[in-house]
Amino acid sequence: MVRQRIQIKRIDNLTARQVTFSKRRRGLFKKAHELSTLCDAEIALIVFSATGKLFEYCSSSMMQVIEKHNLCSEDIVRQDKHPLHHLQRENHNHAMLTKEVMKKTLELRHLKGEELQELGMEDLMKLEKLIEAGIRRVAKTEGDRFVKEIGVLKKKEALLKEENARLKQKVVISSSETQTPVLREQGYSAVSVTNPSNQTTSHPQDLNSSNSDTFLKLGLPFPN
Amino acid sequence: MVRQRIQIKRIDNLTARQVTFSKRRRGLFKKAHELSTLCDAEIALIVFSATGKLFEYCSSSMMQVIEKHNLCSEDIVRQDKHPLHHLQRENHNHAMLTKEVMKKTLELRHLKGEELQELGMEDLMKLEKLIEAGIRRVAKTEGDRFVKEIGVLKKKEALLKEENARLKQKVVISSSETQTPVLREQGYSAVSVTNPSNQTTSHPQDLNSSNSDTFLKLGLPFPN
DNA sequence: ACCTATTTATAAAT
DNA sequence: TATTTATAAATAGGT
Repeated sequence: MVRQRIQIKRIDNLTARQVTFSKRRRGLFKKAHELSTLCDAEIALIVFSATGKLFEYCSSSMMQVIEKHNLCSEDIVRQDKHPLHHLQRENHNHAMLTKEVMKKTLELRHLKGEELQELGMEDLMKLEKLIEAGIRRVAKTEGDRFVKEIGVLKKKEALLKEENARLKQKVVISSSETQTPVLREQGYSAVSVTNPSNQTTSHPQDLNSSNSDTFLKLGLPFPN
Repeated sequence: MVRQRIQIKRIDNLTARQVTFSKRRRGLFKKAHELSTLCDAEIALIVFSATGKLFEYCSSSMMQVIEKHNLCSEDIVRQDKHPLHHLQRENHNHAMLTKEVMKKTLELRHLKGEELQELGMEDLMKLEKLIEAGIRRVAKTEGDRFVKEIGVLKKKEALLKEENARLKQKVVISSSETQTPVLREQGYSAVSVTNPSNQTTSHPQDLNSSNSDTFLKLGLPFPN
């Protein structure tokens, strides 16, 4: 449709197919949304990529629309009338589920480094890349969370230091006013008022013990 | 979008709205079909007009796609509450399988570094260790296979060299024995006797093509 | 339903 | 994946 008209048939080149899938999927979802908005239509759109990944759009609730569809659809009625079809469908469903479980089980084992003997070199290398991408994301998530945690802690530190400074000043003033050392100091209550959020809320000792450990692992193997 | 750009908001004029609905609905279905064809995707599209009329498109079987969607959809919980769906999946076995699929799906996503926000630090770190163990095993398997491959190649090389040397000697001897060029040379049968294991047993051309390929990807020096 | 000026979508390259 | 660009396709408004 551009630069060169294309035929509507399966794109052979994997990369081109994936790129086109991305672009056209977005386009399709946009158009679905526009139609629903412009014309007050209720739309459900379910897309499974060739690799089995689910993408969905719904103008309202997917469940609601599917229910409504089931009600309106005629071949469901027929099936309900014919117990044989119903049975067949159940069977098919069951088979699908079983297959799904087996597939996912094997994939999990592969990701965990098991049952590798059945894979060829190509598959092994793909798997390695997949796992690497996974661990990179996990590490990034961990890192992000630490950065956030550190930010919070620093902010708290700043607040406490400020508070401290103020208190010291108070102490100086009060000790210059009177020789009696500060004992039942009102300043303390001021602290808990100005800093109501308890700094131990997020169990800093847990975080600390795990922090050093994780930081060691984080930056080194996989740069962003 | 033509003659004059329009805003994406409900069209007030009834006639215009119906006309637009017709046109855009056709366009949407066409695009859905094109996407499914071009990219090998499985697509279900359900459209209810404002007046409640059903239009649907599906690249395969609507039921099948909806079932598959139910499997992948995360809020199965809500669906279980609904009587219609409940009817469809009353089987215990079914429920168990479904749960299994969901569990494994989530675990897979975690291993691939998705849906991490729902995990605590503890979980993240466990996950990281799990993935690391996985990649270590994968890398080891790859390595072992290379070592083995290299061993095989070296052995072959040695055999061939030996063979070569023997042949050269033969050529020298036979040419010193007689001026007539070797034609019905018994030496050849001697060769096959000394080297009964045929060197083409394991299809060397296959091995070679896959080897160089893999060596390139690993960034290792070329074999030989 | 058809026409067509114009906007959108998008294939290919980067 | 994102951006760019030349071009094909979709479509708003009119008839």
